[in-house]
Amino acid sequence: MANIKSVAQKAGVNVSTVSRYVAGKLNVKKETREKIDAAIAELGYRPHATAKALKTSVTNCIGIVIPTIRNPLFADIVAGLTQRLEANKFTTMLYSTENHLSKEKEGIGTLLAGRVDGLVVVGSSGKTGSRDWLEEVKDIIPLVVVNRCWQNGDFNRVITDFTAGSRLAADYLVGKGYRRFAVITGYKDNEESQLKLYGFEQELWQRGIMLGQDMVAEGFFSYDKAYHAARKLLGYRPEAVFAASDLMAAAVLKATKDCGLVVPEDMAVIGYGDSQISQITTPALTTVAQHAVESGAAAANLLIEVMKEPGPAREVIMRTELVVRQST
Amino acid sequence: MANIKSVAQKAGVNVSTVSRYVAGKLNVKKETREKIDAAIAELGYRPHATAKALKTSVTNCIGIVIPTIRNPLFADIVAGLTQRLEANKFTTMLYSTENHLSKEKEGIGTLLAGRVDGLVVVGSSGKTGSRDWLEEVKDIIPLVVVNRCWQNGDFNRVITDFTAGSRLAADYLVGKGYRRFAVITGYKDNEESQLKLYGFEQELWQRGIMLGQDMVAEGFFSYDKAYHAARKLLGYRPEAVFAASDLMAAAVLKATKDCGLVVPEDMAVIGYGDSQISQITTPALTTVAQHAVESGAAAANLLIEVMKEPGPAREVIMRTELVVRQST
DNA sequence: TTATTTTACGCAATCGTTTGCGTAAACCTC
DNA sequence: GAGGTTTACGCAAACGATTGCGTAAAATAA
Repeated sequence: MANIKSVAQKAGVNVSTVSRYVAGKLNVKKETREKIDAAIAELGYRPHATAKALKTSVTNCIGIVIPTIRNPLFADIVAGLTQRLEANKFTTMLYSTENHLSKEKEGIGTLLAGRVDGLVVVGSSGKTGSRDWLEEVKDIIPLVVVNRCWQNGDFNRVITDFTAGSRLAADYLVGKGYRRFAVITGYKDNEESQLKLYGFEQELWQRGIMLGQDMVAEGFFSYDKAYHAARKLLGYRPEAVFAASDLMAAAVLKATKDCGLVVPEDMAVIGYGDSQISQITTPALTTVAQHAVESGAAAANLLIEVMKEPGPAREVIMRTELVVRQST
Repeated sequence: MANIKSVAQKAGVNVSTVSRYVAGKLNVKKETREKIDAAIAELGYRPHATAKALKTSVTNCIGIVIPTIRNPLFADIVAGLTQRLEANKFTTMLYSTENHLSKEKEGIGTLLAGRVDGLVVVGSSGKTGSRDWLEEVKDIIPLVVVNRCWQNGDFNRVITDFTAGSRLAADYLVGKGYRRFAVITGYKDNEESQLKLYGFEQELWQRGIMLGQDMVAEGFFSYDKAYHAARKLLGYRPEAVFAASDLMAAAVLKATKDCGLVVPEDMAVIGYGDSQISQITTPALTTVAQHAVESGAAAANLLIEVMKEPGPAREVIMRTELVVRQST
């Protein structure tokens, strides 16, 4: 491949002149510019980003770590991120942990090592998980976390107010007169799942309604698993089922149908995410909208801001909204 | 950040020794190893990937260009790619064109420039589009294209046999006794869409059935657009509708219902992709399965192979299958 | 003990850029 | 036309690694 030296040679000038010219610095006269342009064209020269990164220690590259791209909500977050990032001349390095928390450390490790200028880690951790590790990371490189809601970690973050979203759902259902609820959560020890459950229970509690132990089941954010959970829960005859994702809500719909019940007449179902899925089901799902694309965009903006001028940790909270359709 | 020099200094050895040791080369005695380990731990040294890349000209990084990550099929392809690539110690740079073909050149341009060791471009082009440009790219860097099916370009590629998939659909429908068909394509000038349409028409043709001009409409791979297209097409009273994606097929289902028809009794609907969507709709969609995750994995394997030993362009074809559910 | 091989490690060039410093040439000003 | 600015560009030192070559020291052989 042609390098800056070869074009300098061909143009009969010094490499520094070529460098300055391609960097858009002024002070190079027309005649020289033309010679350089000609040389560049002839050799098919393109500046070597890696070399540039080494010298300037800016890579124009941002690392993204996600649990999996196959979950539409994460895909949406990534979409929001890449849109904003690309618009700001950053490229993105994607690392997917495939839902293995253990791979997160590995992924972040490879991304560090001077490969990226900043990092965004999306998705909640299990238990207390990699808390300490991330504490360390944020001292090495600008970091923003998305939907990872430590009680007291001091991170730049954009978080969706999952709890508030669940309360909207509960509030709405109670208002409609339902009293006997069931919930399908994601993973029992997953932060996001817990927050969603917590908000729902909390709102019910304030309305003086108890949610029985038996009325909560894990659906693992999977259609099939949620279907089985739903079959079990339906045995307890809930009046309404709250699922922690639209996909799982769709499974509830299916289970309900297979039990010979009809939604919303016999039972209400409510999902979470307002993903495409929620429009597609019959009946279309009432759901808690969580603005995933915007979350990604917000994270990108926050990171860019933080890289420009570091400072105390900043936080942006994404609102949730209730989208009422036909399943309630 | 600590660099190799500082650890060499602290350990009291030469940088070359540190370099060799961390690279796993032998011939460094125990005593020295311990000193180096101590220095590394104390300084928190991690090798600088960019510098290494510059010297060795291998980045351990692969570029991926996709139209959009929000389409589940592309997300699946990316998932397959990253899984295989990460397993082979590559990181991935993702560039999303947001369906703007014009951004493709830009994206590939940034990825080139010594940033990646190889490139995979997924998604079909418009018209003849960026053909010449990619011709050029493949001389610069190992390249594999996914689902971009030139008539005669000499590329490494993994392609899904869309035409065959459509023929399966047509064959099946004709076998069931349907004779009057409508089709919702993606984009009129999009390769993938054209192939899907072509296969369907071809099979019908062989069976002596004509597909009227009016019976084909663009759905732009969008739920809403496809819904409108479907409303129009239903006016012509087709016996079966073939949609070029599951999402659009779901829209057809909705349109059908809104017209007071019931699937499959009054009309059959068939989708494409076998994405999660196809299980979720009521009735569940009969669809052409296209193994997107496996396509991604195959592309990764192919690229790795090509990088190891270049040679004449290789090609892998992904089969399609008919998955029969309740919509036909 | 001496000669020979092997092991362990230092020296310095290199990858492709950027950039501070230095200086001829060109341009003004009077 | 001498003095002072500005403009255009060359020189060389970095950035943080890798690696071929060279050589003391250690190990082995004679």
